[in-house]
Amino acid sequence: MTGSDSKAGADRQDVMAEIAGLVARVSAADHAYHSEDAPVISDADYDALKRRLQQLEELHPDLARPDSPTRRVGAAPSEGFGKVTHAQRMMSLANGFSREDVTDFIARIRSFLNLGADQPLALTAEPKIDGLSLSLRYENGILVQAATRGDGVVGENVTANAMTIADIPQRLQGAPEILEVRGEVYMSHADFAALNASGEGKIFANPRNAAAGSLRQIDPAVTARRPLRYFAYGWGALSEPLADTQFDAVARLAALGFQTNPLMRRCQDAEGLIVTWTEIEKQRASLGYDIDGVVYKVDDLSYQARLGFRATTPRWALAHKFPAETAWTRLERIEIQVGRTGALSPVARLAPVTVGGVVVSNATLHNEDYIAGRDSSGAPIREGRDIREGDWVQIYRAGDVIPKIADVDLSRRADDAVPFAFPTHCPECGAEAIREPGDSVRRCTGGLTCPAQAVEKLKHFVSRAAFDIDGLGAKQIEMFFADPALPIREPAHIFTLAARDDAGLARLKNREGFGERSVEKLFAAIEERRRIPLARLIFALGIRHVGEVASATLARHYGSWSALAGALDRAAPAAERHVRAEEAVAHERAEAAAQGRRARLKETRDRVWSEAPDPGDEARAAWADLVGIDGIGEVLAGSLVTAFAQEAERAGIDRLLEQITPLDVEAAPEARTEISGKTLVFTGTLERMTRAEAKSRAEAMGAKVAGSVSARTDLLIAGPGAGSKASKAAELGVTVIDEDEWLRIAGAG
DNA sequence: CAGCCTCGAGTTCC
DNA sequence: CTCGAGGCTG
Repeated sequence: MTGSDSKAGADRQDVMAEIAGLVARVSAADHAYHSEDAPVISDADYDALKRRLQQLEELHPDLARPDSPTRRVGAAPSEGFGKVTHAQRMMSLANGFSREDVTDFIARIRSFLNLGADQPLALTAEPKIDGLSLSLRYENGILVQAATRGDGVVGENVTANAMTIADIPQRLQGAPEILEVRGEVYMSHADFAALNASGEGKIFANPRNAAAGSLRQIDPAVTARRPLRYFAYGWGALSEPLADTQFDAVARLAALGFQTNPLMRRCQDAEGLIVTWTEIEKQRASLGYDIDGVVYKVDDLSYQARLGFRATTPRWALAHKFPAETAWTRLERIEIQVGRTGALSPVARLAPVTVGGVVVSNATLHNEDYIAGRDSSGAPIREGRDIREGDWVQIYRAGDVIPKIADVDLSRRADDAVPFAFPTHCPECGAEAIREPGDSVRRCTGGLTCPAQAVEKLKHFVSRAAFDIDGLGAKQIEMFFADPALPIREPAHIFTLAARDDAGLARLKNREGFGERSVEKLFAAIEERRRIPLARLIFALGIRHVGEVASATLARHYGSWSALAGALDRAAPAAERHVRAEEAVAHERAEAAAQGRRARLKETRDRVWSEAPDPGDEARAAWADLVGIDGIGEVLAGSLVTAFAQEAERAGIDRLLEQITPLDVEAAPEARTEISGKTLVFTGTLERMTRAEAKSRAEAMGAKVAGSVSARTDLLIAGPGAGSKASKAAELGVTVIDEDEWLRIAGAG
């Protein structure tokens, strides 16, 4: 035995020992993670161990052990890019399409800021580049991270790729310590044509897709060869302000070395914006890159700060879009889809046609009124022209995404074309499809016995904001739903799947698209979700009107599943009376409209109310507590309580609850500002701030703003001219402050 | 009771 | 992304 052989032998010993150790540690971590114990090591440590194990096994395949956890859970990597939580949310923009939208925008801002007619309001206008937004984070002048927008909160880390783009500086001179630059990655028309002609990679439909595809390359070397460009137009987190105005801040970005759009202008009013919009539109074809509108922003940054944000958009900006591109094609036929709530939605199947660089073959038709050429109030749309199978129709992509039908060419309509007969029965289950008075959609009455509704509800159950089970998406749900041997027909079945597949994976793993590893992975993902946050569970149930936000509100209010279910059960008798009254009112309203007389709503409600049996004090209290929650109204509450009281629905929920453990909501975090968690009321005239602004400010600081003073009010802000509210506050001993004091509090936040 | 704003539901294509 | 409906304010 030579020296080198013995050394190799010793190395093999070491590798074997290391592999054995890694297998043991990873297996233990897997077990702790998937059973109900707390994980024993961090995700990062786990990944490192597993990667090391994989590496060794690849280098020494003969030493790989049959019981290695890498065999069970699959090779896993290449999940794409890492996730990045934006230091400051990347918002989208409100859209405008008409001159009126622009004047409304200006008027809304003026009234929010309480500006007099003589006070100027400057705005910037710049082309809206049709690319993808990218946030660049610089720390002490060094580019440290580039992230895509994603959902606005969490994006993808594409730093290595961004570093290959020539327009993106990697070092900045004289920049703030922390600087997040926001801008758009795009590809010019010329570069796009050359890229497609070169035959490198696939053929892209349009420059935007080409830019997106190029930026999201796993290998930065590929991105480097793609001719990507970047315009900077804004910023996120900052350690110090860039300037006092939008215009100067963008100029500062240019001075730091960024490309900024040369067509940016400063305007003084709506008229100026529209003139700029018209000029930019004229140049659209000759710019050499795609734009889809003009973005307006309030110039004064202190105004921007006062205006703040709505749910997903800043109040101080508007994207004024150019008219959408359109194309004519033939409508082959109209099909009906059944949604999770039973809604029958008509979809147009089209002869494929290119609109705005994308081939479109389907378009939404909304509902039966839309096909007939009416909106929900009965007013004509498309001048009342209906849509028939075989018609020639004009397609556009609303907001550049959703294909819709703008118009119908009657001159090309076949003589034997007949108006579309909207089905009165569900095409999936045959149950009657009813349109409730006042409703615009027709709904299948089959409930959970309708396979389409059942499968759509299941898809909702596993969706992102609900149970979010890895490896169990819409496709898999369809497959399992139809499976005769191992079916998933209701949520509880998901959690009994592994137990039912007792032939040792025999049935599942041999199926197309399912290997042993993916089955193991799926079962592990399901196990992981047996413990589920209460809000997700409520949302997952798919009760009408109960979406993500309402679910979170309910979870916060009740804290635990037992508290919620108990309250809903107690409220049931009271809810019944409300639901019945609301039904009668909707019916009366529709009938009155049809007969052209005034609806007697109050009378109708009172009549049903007095005829219904008294639900009792306990039920009344539970109901009052439910509808007293901020954001929970009677319709939502009625839908919720009714769902829980329905036998079949409740039985399904109970079967699910045998399989899972809802996690209680933890107590809210410590208050951060002196008014967080408090209820405020404004009264009288505020002189330096409008009501809307004060409200938005208070809410941003964690307070709730109510309309009237009650025992639950913590603070009354009274301006001059305060009347009954101030006296009531005095009566109740509520603290009253004036506007100066309010400004101090608001300023402090 | 009208007029905001936000949420929920449904939809398409990459 | 859009539409319609729900919820809340003035």
